[in-house]
Amino acid sequence: MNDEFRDAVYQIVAAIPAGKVSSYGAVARQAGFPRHARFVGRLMSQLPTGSRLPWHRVLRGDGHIALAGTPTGEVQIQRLLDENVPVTGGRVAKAYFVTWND
DNA sequence: GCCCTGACGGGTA
DNA sequence: GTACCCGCCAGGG
Repeated sequence: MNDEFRDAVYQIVAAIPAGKVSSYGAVARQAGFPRHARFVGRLMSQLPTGSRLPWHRVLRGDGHIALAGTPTGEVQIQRLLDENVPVTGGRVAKAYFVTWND
């Protein structure tokens, strides 16, 4: 895959404001590569632990935490709660999703 | 090039 | 709400 896509995804994710969340599919779409949600997930999984990217603001399309049940997922939830994003039952309300101005 | 895998997503029962 | 199923596309063995 192009480095362009990777770079685009990083920018989109970095553009998600604190207190808001988005989905892998939405990020891929915004990056100009629809149906590459899985690839976005792959990029996240390959991100170094100390990355400055707010990857924790990226969830599944239905608002469910992708890695719920795993250590990384717990960290993600904790970070979201820290940003005043309610995580109930391992999921976030659709109302907290960023509203992209297409 | 084939086959399996996956931090996905939408549809159906 | 839960459980399945199927389409999607790139990576890695």
